[in-house]
Amino acid sequence: MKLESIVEPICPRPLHSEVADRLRDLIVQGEFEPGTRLNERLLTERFGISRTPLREAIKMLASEGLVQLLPNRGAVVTAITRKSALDMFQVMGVLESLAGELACARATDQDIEEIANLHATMRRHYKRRELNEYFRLNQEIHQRIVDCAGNAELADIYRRLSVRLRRARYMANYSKERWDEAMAEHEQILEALSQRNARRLKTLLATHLDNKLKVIEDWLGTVEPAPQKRAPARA
Amino acid sequence: MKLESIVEPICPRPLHSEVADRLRDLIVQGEFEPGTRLNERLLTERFGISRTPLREAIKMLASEGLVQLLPNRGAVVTAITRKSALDMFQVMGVLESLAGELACARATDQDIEEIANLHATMRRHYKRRELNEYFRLNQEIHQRIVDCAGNAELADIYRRLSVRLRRARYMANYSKERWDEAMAEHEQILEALSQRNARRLKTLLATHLDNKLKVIEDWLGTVEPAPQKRAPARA
DNA sequence: GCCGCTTCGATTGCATACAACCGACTCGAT
DNA sequence: ATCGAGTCGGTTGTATGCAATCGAAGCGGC
Repeated sequence: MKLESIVEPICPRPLHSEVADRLRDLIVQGEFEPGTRLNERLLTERFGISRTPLREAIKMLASEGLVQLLPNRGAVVTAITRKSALDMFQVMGVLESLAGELACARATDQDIEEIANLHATMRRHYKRRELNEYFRLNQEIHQRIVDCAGNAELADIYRRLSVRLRRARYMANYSKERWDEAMAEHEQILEALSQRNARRLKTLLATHLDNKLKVIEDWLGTVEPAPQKRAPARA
Repeated sequence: MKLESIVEPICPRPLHSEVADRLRDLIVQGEFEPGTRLNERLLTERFGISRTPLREAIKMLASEGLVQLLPNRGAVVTAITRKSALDMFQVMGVLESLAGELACARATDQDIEEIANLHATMRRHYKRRELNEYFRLNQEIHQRIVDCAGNAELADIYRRLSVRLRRARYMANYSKERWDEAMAEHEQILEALSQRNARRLKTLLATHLDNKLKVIEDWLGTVEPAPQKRAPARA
């Protein structure tokens, strides 16, 4: 009997960890909009757990910056402002730049091959206009590039920042033109990485990021200036 | 009656937040060495609280990367390896570089004046050889430079990374020569900021950081190669 | 009619109780 | 003597109960 056939984790993960993941997804995917209050009773019923692990999970999300803790009044999903998005992109920029540099120097051929495979899969989804799968692989590729920079701290910080940034990207609408453009950029990024051309990779990553930012800015431009209608905020 | 005279927080902070701070201090200052297991019973007795807020605090520290959660076996203080220190410094480098750039562009004259004051105080402590106070102000100055870059996300990420790095710096011994050198570097850093000379500031910050790294590397060099004696790890 | 105080329901913060799990030890069989 | 199953103390994971707090609605005084 192959050991690999035992796929389901024998040891069930702790509830607080599981719940944190699910809550994180709900927030990142925009199901819980910014400003939404996390009502503990509702959430315990939703997840079928008690308040203890839920509260532990909320504390973790607070440390990740996804929710804000208001003493005696629970937690609310943090807002995404134009300023905060700009700030995050700016940090993202230097992180990706460093990652690109290191990745060119340290990535193994196998690393690059795996990224190329992900890229190929992403291209298929792109051609089929499967936006969600495309997004997921897009994200995965970026993370993999950072991972193979061989700097675990960088990878970790990048991951956390990505999560928060992804919230904005889930909300912003991708135009067809932008999608085509992004795909083209990705082709070039992969090429530069394959050639281990650090300077070019850094430039490409910066451009790519800048274009992402533009998309989000457009979205924020249409949404933010008129926040008169505060979200009713139901959990 | 001046409102500012009400100094003590009217609303007592939640226990989990208070405990998180105290635990963080204990870890950063090296009282809990890497590998130390956090025994919940002992800690609840020590702090005089129940396990609920303690566990919430531990989850927060885990999200900050100060402790590692082992399912069903609690939390242990994360190790500091040569590699992880190097990695953190590398990230620190690009963050400070960005911060320096932005700070030169955005800092108000008042910001700079306040930093200059902190610097003057630090110099006094330096002259009196008051290492702890010097360290505290040193840290504060760096954080203030980053803060006045006007990028809240950057400031936050920088702060978290600083906390983890400070652990290493608490352990490494400062030689008198290095201290003199560091103080001189700080004089130059302040000067560059005052002149809003971004390029120079970035260079100086990079050099300063690099020298810090060297100190830690020396310490790690003496400690790490022979980790045969695993810490007994009492909480 | 408007403002402030009081009361009440709902919610969070904390403490405690119970269950599941881990690791070490004992003890017996080979 | 060594290995393995079984047991037990201690620890962590989860659920629940109680106290403190908040916000809003109700109420009386001006």
